[in-house]
Order: sequence, then C-alpha cells, then structure tokens
Amino acid sequence: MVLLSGWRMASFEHSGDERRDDELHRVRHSLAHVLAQAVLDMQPGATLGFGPPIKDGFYYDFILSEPLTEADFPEIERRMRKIIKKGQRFYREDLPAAAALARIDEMGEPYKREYGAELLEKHGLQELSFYRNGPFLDMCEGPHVHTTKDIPRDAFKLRSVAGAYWRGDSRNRMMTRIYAWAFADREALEAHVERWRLAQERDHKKLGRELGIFAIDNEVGRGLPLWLPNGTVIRDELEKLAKELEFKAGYQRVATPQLAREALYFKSGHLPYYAEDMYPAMQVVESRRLDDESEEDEESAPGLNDNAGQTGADEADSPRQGSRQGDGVEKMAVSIGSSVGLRDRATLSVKDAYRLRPMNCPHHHKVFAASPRSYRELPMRLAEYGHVYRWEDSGAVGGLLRVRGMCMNDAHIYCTETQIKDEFKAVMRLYQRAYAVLGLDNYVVRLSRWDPEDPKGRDKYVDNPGAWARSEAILAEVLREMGVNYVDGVGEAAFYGPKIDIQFTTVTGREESLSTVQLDFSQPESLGLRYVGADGELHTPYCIHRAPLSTHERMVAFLLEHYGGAFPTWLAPVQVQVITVSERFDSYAKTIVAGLRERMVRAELAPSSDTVPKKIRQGVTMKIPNLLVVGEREAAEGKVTLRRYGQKAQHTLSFAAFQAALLNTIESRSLEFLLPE
RNA sequence: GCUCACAUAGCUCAGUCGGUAGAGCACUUCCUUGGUAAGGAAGAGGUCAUCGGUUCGAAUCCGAUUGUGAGCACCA
Repeated sequence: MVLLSGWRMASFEHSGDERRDDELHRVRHSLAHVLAQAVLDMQPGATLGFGPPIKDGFYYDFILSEPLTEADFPEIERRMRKIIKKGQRFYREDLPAAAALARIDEMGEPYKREYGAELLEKHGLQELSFYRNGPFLDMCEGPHVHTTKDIPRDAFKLRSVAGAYWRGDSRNRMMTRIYAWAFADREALEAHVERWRLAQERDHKKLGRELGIFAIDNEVGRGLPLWLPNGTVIRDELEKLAKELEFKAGYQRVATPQLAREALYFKSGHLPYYAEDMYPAMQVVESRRLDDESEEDEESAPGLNDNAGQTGADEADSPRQGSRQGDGVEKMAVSIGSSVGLRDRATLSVKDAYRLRPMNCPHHHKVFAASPRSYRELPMRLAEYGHVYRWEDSGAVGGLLRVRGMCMNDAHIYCTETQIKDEFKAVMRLYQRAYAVLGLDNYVVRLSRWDPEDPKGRDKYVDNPGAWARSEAILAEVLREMGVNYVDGVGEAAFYGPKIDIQFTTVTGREESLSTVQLDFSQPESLGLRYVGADGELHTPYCIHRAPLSTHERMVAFLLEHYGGAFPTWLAPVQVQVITVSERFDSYAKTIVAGLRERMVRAELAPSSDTVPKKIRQGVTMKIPNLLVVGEREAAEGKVTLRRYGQKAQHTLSFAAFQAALLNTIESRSLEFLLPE
C-alpha cells in the first residue's frame, strides 16, 4: 500500500465525542465501508448514498443496476470477510472545499456530491474528510478502525435489504438499503440474534392469531380487523377500566354517529388539512330521466365525480389524491338513492355527501354546541369509545398497529384558558394511573410541536404562530411542573395544535404513539363554539383531545407484545380453566365452573376426552392464567389445585378460598394472583 | 405510495428436471378414564391467491392483479 501524500492513518484522529470514539462504533462504521467495497466489487456501476452505524449494526444505501436480494447475502458476506482478512489500512485526508468537490467529481458519486456541497454551503465547513481503505474511497467524517483486521470477522451478519429514499424524502429517488447487525464479538452477535428471534415470537400478529384475538379478512377489507371472542373480552375489560377511571375523573359519556355530512369536516379543518387520510365521500346522487329530445343537461353528468364543485374541497391540489385513484378509491365512491338505470339517459347531480369520521372531535363539538353553555359547566369532559376510519397508505397498514378502522378511547375537554393546565395535569395523572394498572412502564413522553420551517407548513398546520407559541409553552410548563421527563418532537404536532404523546417501541423495534393529549386552539373557533362567561359575554372554549388508552387496536397490539400473550387474570379471555383427572369428576368441575360464571368469572371446562398432560399443554399454550386440576383428592374435600401460568409450584386450597382470592385478584386488577395468606 | 421478497389444507411447512397434491398439528368419529406440556386408530379437509400467457401438459416457467412481510415515506 502506497501512502498518498496528505493521507494519514485513521486511528490518529479523535472527534472528542466519547460515544463516537467508541470502538464498536468505529467497527460498525468501518464495516459499512467494507460492505460498500464488497457491493461495488460485485456491481462496479453502483452509486453510493449514506452508510452510517446504527444502534445494532450499520447499513449502506446504494443505487444498483441489478437488484440485490437476500440470496446474495452469503456471497457479499464472503467478500466482506475476505476484505477484512486483507488488513486494509484506513487512511484519512481532509481537503479544502474546491479540492474536495473535485475529488468527489472524480469519484463519480452524484449523491455524495450533493451532500458534500450542502455541508460546505449550508453548514459552512471549510473542508471535507475522505477515507480510503484498499481500493475503496468514501467521503466520510469517520471515525474508523486502524485496519480492517481490527474488525471481528464473525461478529456481523447481513440482516435485510429494503428500499429507502435518498435523504429520507419521498420526492427523491429510492435507493437499496442493506441492513446488517454488528457487535464486538460472535457471542454478542448470537445473543442479539437470539433476542431478536424471541421477540418475533411475541409479535402481536402471530399471538393474535394463535390466541384467537383478531382476524383480518380481505373480503372485509385491508386494515379492518375482525375482533374474535377472545379479543373482544380484552376490549370490553379495557373499556370497563376506562369508564371507571373517567367516571371518577368527572367525565360524562356520549354516543355519536360514525359518519357526518362533509360540510362538518370543512369547518373542523379535516377536509382542508387531511382529506387524503379520509375515506372517500359517500355521495347521495339524484338522477332524473332525460327525454330523448332534451339533452341540455348532458354536461352536468360528470357531477358524479365532481365532488369539489359540490363541497368546496380543492382536492385537485392534493398531490396524493391522483395517485390514489389506482387504489380503487374512485370505484369505492358509493351512490345512495336512485342508482337504478344510470346507464339510461339520465342526468346526475350530487345532492349531498357523507364521510366516515376520521376523528370523533367534530361530533363531540356538536354535543357541546347542542345547547347554550355557561362557564359554570366548564370544564366539560365528554367521553366516548368512538369508532373512526382513516384511509391509511397501503404500505403503512399492518396487523393491529396501523389500521383503517379503529375504536378510540376518546374524550374532549372544553375549558377556559385558566383551566387548561389543571385539566392537562389531570389527564396526565389519568394515563399514569391506567398505565400503572396495565403494568406499562417502558415508554417515552414526547412533546410534539409544530415545525414552522416545514416546507409544507401551510398545508400541514393551522396558520397561527402566536397560538402555537402560547399553547406549546403551556404544555412544556405542565410537563415541567409535573416533573415528567420528555423528548422534543418538532414537526410531530396535530394540524390543530401541539400534543403530548406517549411513545412505545414494538417488539420489532418500531416506535409508535400509544396515548396522546392534545391542545386545540383551532377547532372550537372554526365551529363557533361559545359559552357565556362570568362577565356575561360570549367566549370560545379551549379543547383538550385525549386518548390515554389509545385505540383498542393499538393498545391490544401493545399489550399482546408486552405480556407475550400471557394476560393478567383480570384481562385474560379465559380466566380459569378446569381440568378433570377423569370424566368421573366432571360433575364436580361443572359445579365449580357454574359457580364462577355466576360471579362473572370467565371459567371454562376443558374437554374431557383428552389426557391430563394434553389438557395442561393446551391450557398453557393458550396462556390461560389459572388452571384448576380436580380429581379424587379435590372432589372429596371440596378443594381445587391451582396451577398458575408459568409457575411450577402448585397450590391446593378449598374452592371457597380460591374463589375469594380469585375475585380479589380480578376486582383489584392485580398483575399477580393474590393467594390467601 | 415506493423498494425488495413471499403466497401450497385452519396453522407450520415439504413438493426434485414442467407429468395431475404431501406431512405434523388442529378438526370429526371411535377406542382409551388418564394426576401436571402432545394416549391410540380411522376419517374428512386443497380451483396450489386471482387472471392471463408459454407448453402436448403448469403448484412448478413468464406477465399482470390482489394480499402478506421487512424497510422507507406517511401517521389526527
């Protein structure tokens, strides 16, 4: 290896950042270069994007002439190991702006060129750094290992190939991204892969099928889950919990329809801001037969598609609307009324249009508006587990996490400005209580703010900078006063105001919002909500939107993964299963089951034709929390033998004692079974 | 929506070179009455996602569509 002038050995530089200087970080970053070298070796014309280290390894983005698939992984890995074995040294060179750009031009890397120019111009860098190892040259800020021999050859594994937009912007070209795991040694890699494999076992889609929680049928529709009996039990229990907590917190329940006329959604701001996320309109069409001789109304026939003309929606401006037509949206528009004989000579006009609701708030606002309100009624807290429907992108829909029809633990709190903080705190306490009951503690609180710099700003957020600043300050104050740690989420706000979101990570490593509390300074005004203040004047209330228990869909998905399907007794679809040692004890078992069911315990008798081990196995497979084994010993003395899920130790106790303990466990929603002293 | 992969029984999967479909579990019936993770036997169950093409012949090869998964973008 000839050391070019200007190049120095990589290991001499230090960035001063402790994490970045971390050895594993260097190894991962260097492996990304080794991967790129191997891929360029196989496809000499490939173009490079970014190739950074990530939390469990690294990736590299390419534009390839021939698609790579996972079938190519063994060959790529083989070449990578070969490169590592060569002991290529990493050399660094810093070039001043002009020379750096010339160097990138020589490299023929248009994406590196774009980024390099941006670093120099926007970020004001004076020079750019380059790294070379063997024949591979990359514009890169480092750091790297000293030589490829410093990279363990058996501690990385290519994971998956995926598409990713250049600079994370869907207007840009899609590149091919290769993800890989990488660790300090083989044991760490294998342990990680094993943890990852175990996590897949907890995937809610797998557990949901195995435990009979939900099913999705394509004839019903994508993202429209069917709740099976076991899943419906969990929903009912969650609703019961929410209703109790909300009743105690002074909420009132309401019930409102799942659709409304379009005009409501123009006023609320949903159609101007979120039309592309709503199901298409259901149009009420009026048809009138034409006489053969009078054809003057011919041009009004296209009115069937002329939704905008009727409603004022400027949907032509929505860039996504056009692309969705291929998705069958046009065909889904429903004609109500006289659709008979449309092929005959008839003229059509849209009389009215309805939309499935994407959110419950406009309906609740209308409940508020149903009668004149006084400040004495505030804060008014209106709650409903409301069904909403959203036209999620096809690529986003999956399992219970992203669905097109969902049921939300929703409520809207109407209050005065001075009440906002206390109400927000009360909501935060309510979700903290709910989470404590459910045993959830692995979440992150995010203050979701608007992004005034967002190029799509006007289309994405209500344009009222002063209100944004005030409301964001109130939320930050609430969090500070409550001593809640939170992360900043610029650009994560709702269109009508900032939010406090509770973020969870799924077993597959994806972060999703579970709960949300939002401050709305926009909708009450646009819907003309008013109350009479102490001063006798009309005022507009503030509105807090909140969903501590999320949607049933998302909450059950998280709970399935959180508990690994083994629900605490109060939530379990089957709380007790009775297993008889022989059919001779069926009548005793039936008495037990009937007694428990009389007290609303979800108890069942296992089928009697199976052997005891088989019945135990099935009960365990279904993750039933409490199995009761009864035979001669128990029947004679009115006892039961309790076998708790996941525990070898068993307890034989009188049925009366068991029942009392069980009812206590359920009543208190304990995560553990409360055995008698 | 985008990139890549995948689609065989309710579930998990096999199916060779293109020659007319297989296993285990689950299900049904019968036998077994068994004390802590699969007792035994028999039976039933498939338009190989859909549509089209190539071929004497397609689960198998090609194309389109739909769906699923991973990732990206999106996410009230």
